Amino acid sequence: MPTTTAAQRREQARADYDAFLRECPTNQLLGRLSDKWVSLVVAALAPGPMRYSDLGRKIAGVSPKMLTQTLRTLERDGIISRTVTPSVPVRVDYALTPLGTSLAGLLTAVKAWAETHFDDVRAARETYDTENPA
Amino acid sequence: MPTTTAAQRREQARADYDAFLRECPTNQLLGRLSDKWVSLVVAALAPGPMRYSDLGRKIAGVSPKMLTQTLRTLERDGIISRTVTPSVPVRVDYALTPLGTSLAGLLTAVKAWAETHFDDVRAARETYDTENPA
DNA sequence: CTGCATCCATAATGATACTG
DNA sequence: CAGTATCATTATGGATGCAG
Repeated sequence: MPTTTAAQRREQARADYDAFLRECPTNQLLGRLSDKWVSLVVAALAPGPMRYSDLGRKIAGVSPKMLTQTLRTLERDGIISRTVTPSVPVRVDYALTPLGTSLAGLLTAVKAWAETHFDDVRAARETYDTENPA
Repeated sequence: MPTTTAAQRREQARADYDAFLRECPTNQLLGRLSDKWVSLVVAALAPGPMRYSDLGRKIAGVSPKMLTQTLRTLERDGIISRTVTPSVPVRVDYALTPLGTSLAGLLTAVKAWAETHFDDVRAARETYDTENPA
């Protein structure tokens, strides 16, 4: 007879993956996903694969450094794939993996929310600032 | 006769709200939402209102400073409401607004994704690190 | 209890120039 | 084209002490 009941093991498993807990790795993963560039890159790749320079153009304002850094971590996390075509000049394509595709829907939804509800937020800010003068 | 055509105005309106564009305010809003504490606070409030100290306990690892800062920003943006009960000691409850509720579903989905797919990500990292030694 | 103000160390980010 | 290297700047976040 086990020293832990099934209920206890289930409780433990949930605790292990509760992102509210600080030490939990999923907390860190959530931190990764909570990145503006991550959202934009994943959203940009959602319609289909893209080249490095195309991403740089589509995501206006991203520096080469941040773009590379974001792409590297996403690749390492198995969310995107990187394909090098050794032509001249060299060509590199990035695409969502199946794992990345499962995430893309969620992040594009957040991005779409920001675009849709921006007016509401702006109105709320004006009201707040009026009621709470500096 | 207007100096801009309807098509031009439509194009302009879309450009104004395309979060891929850097100067676009929605880009900044997306940056706001792409915050670990924002995700956790909104997710924590999704089931129902909570007091300040309860939030601090539920979201392990958050300092009073960051908690207050996050709550203020969310309040200003119309995503949560703040209710003060002038008892002794004072009691402050935070709750999602309708706007916040519409966002909560999306952010909790991302949080749930992190918890669900963490094992996949971890496996991907091990593979990547094996194939790309330092 | 619920915060706000301040200081401070560190990490993240951005601009820029350069290379295979 | 697809990055890398460097440097300056900013943002983040924790610790602490105090106040309504």
